[in-house]
Amino acid sequence: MPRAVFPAPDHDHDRCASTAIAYAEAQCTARAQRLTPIRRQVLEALLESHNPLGAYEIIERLAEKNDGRLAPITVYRALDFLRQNGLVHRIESRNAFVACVHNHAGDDLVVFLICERCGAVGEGPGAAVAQALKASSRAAGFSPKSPLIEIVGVCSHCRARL
Amino acid sequence: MPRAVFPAPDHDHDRCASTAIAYAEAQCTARAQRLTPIRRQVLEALLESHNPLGAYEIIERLAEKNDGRLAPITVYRALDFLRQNGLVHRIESRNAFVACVHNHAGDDLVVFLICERCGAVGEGPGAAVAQALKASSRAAGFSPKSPLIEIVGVCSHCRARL
DNA sequence: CGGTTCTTGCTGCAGCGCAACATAAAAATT
DNA sequence: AATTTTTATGTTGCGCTGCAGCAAGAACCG
Repeated sequence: MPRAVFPAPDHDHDRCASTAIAYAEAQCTARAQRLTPIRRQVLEALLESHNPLGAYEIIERLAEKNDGRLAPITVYRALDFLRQNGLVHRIESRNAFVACVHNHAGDDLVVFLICERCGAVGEGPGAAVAQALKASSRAAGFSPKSPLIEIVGVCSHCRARL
Repeated sequence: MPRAVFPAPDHDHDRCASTAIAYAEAQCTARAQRLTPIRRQVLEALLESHNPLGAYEIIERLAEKNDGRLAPITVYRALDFLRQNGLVHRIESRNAFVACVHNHAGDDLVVFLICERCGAVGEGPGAAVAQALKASSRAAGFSPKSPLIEIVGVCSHCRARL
């Protein structure tokens, strides 16, 4: 059974996070990339919730745990690394970042579902949408490369709570 | 015949722009909104091309024509107005704005096609995509509101020029 | 060990975006 | 016409976003 797009409020988030960390370690090892302490901490900060964080929020969170405060560029570099390795996504409409919990395979098109109530971001399946998009853009003579889809709405749990 | 999603490099752009301005005037009149000189100038600046401009680029362009330089907030307010009235779109992945040339109706879903070579932005039809998106997000228990779709690729004219 | 590559630290800066308040201009009301 | 109300613009100021350029340190490899 696929993981729910929006984990329930009472889900076992520790497991969520540790799975993602384990995946990150495996992925980096396989690619001969280094998951350094800083990169790991940035990923962990994002994994504390399913909500996206701005770069400066990440700095803030890490400053609470460590003593020193990281320079913005340091965090951006870690984020670049994590994104290149498919461990973190950027939410363009928010200028924020969210840990990838891999509800999708490889380089599939991902649809980001952003809940306007709780702020959580889910990764929806995009295969069908990708088909329609390709057809539509090809009809305009356009050669698509990297589609970006973000939808604001209300997630299942918040709707149930109305 | 529908206007091409990507106007040819040699198209009659003056006509493009004047049509859009005329539409803006009509739209504002119909809605009892005021297309003030500043708002009009911002729209005109965006209408000089089909490429998106950042807020500070708009300030720059207007400063070349007028004498004084507008404060950022002034431009942002004009942009807010234009967006609310469907005359301008924001390209989230670029933090930039583009004039709407109305290849779409009312509040239809618009797919933004961004050419990575010439930078032009076309507005593709999104009806089919919207269908797939709704189905996909509903399957995740998500109630979608405002989808945002931006695709980077190569437009028809740039591809022909390769 | 020495050289190469990768990572992090440091300084600095330009663009983005808007809050809060003050003023001016237009519209509505009496 | 004068007053009130609404709308638009000006002014000041500031925090966030994102990265360039260079220096120093750490890890890897022959």
